[in-house]
Amino acid sequence: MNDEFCPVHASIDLLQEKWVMHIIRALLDGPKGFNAIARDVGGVNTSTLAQRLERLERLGIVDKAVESTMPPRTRYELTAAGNELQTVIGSIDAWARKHIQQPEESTGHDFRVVAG
Amino acid sequence: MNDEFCPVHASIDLLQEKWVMHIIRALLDGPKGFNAIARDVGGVNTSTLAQRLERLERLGIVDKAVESTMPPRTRYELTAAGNELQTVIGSIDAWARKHIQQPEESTGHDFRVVAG
DNA sequence: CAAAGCGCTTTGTAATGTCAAGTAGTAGGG
DNA sequence: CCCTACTACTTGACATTACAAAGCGCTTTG
Repeated sequence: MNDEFCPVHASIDLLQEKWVMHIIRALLDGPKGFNAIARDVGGVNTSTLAQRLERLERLGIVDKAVESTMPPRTRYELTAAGNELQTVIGSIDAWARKHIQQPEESTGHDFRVVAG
Repeated sequence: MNDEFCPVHASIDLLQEKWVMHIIRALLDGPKGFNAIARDVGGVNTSTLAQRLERLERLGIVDKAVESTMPPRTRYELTAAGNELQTVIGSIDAWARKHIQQPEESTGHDFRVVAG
């Protein structure tokens, strides 16, 4: 058995969780409220989003600040460590702009990868 | 509705699918057979892996080459576009080495994020 | 000649995510 | 004053997904 701890494997496990990279991308352009994140991410359920945000907060990637209890106004923002994930999203961004195209006809996919 | 096509959003959707980044990482150090990928990824189910590889092949990220039908010998390797995902895995690697630590005591997490 | 390896596919089940609705409180329009 | 919309979520039912286990044809190794 190989139970060596691999930080790269662990962080891939973290980032490949559904919605996580979308959430981080949304927060990269500044602090946002719960519903603002939901809108930017697009298609995420509130219960799933709440769970992901809680997990990211406990891991020290996002910071949650409750500004006023009533009208509930919460601000989520990236921590220093979270902000450095910019490089990850940045390279995905670069790859995407080079290789991803929208198909004109229905190919069974939402997009296609081109040579570059 | 906002049905504008966003390549970044689309590629995050692709990469956040469970196992996809692990598979790409495994293939970054050279062509591999089905079971070799399964071993490197660790914990993936064969049916799930087969489905992911088929999807990645149709998208043009991996290349599947059947070398002999009987003894089944298949070689999976990254295409040019797939190989450029090296930058994505690379930045995850850099972030991970800086921020991810294994916790000594049980914290309820498999790892923790540190300031850097 | 049996065991172990190859590359998968099939079959049920367990975990996960999604949907819709509901909660508590404020603000604005009719 | 009431109705709607906004804030941030929680709850419970349901659908999708990924899981383990088994199996298949076939070769190489012991």
